[in-house]
Amino acid sequence: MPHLPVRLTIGQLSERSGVPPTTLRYYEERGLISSERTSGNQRRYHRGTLRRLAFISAAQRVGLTLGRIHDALATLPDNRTPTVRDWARLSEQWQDELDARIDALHRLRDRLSGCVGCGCLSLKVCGLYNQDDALAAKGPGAPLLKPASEGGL
Amino acid sequence: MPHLPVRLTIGQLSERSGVPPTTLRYYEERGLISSERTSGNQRRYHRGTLRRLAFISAAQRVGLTLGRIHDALATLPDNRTPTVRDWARLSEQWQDELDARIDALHRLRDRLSGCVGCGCLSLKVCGLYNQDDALAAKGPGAPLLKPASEGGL
DNA sequence: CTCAGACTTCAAGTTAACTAGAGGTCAAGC
DNA sequence: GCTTGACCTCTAGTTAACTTGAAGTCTGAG
Repeated sequence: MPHLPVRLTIGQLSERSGVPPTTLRYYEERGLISSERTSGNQRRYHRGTLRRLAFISAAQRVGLTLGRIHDALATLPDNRTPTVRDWARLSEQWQDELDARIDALHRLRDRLSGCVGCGCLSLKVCGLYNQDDALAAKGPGAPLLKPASEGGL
Repeated sequence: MPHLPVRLTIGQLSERSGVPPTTLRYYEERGLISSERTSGNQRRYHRGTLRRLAFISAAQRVGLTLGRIHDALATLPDNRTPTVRDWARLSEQWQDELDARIDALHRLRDRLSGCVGCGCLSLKVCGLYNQDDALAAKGPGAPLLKPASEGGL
């Protein structure tokens, strides 16, 4: 009863990860995951790829791009199970970024609740809109708002 | 010295908000902001539009789509300065979403630091990868990973 | 009144992250 | 040893959020 096959087919990996086969191929093209090939040219994956995929999904959920995720994953070994050390290194890299994102969210949320409650949701007072944007990098332009003596509210 | 013009041109709004004119037109097309027209068909904006834009930028920074932002902004009045009440309503709507996002980020961060430290970064133990995804809605597929008795690490 | 610069619309191009389809090959149960 | 479903590559299409460009109009300082 060998229910722990050494290598997974793309279908099995897809099934277990919830990531469509097309996307798995796409990720491979982007260098986010890797595979070996059978003599018949079919992909076979290490079971550790599941963990990589889980990580990718988690990171995407919080808004990081595949590019950034790729950079992070590049520090992990392709061919062996990452050690605690490997993950720790990755962790350090992202600590600031994640912290900044959490901060931005807190600001948005708190302004919307507490700050609204206190009536200060005004551009000239709230730090929310004038924070500089350590990450995100949504558009190329700077999201710098200079209110210049606002009127009402 | 009338340095508080009642209406802003698209250039002025762009200058002050940091959002390119093309994007401002795009936002208007998407219904995120609105404008009045001069007799010569040029756009003129309420100064309150600055606040709307600031809000849009802030929300985008934390990963919300223009669609969701639109829905939220739709609850604000177009033609008058929003009251504290208006913003409070919007706030309530987003509270859960923002909380969930903050949660997801905390999980990702904490797993990468604390959890890595304790050596438990394993799919079968960590909640990180199996959380259900209340928001994000990145892809259509479900990011549901079912580890099924993992091997190493 | 003129004219440079800011504005207008409309159509098309761009990037990220996929997704779909065509046309062909591989693998495994009977 | 054959057939069926899973797999392969490659090209092209999709959506979100913009950006670029062409061709023409408006505004306001002089």
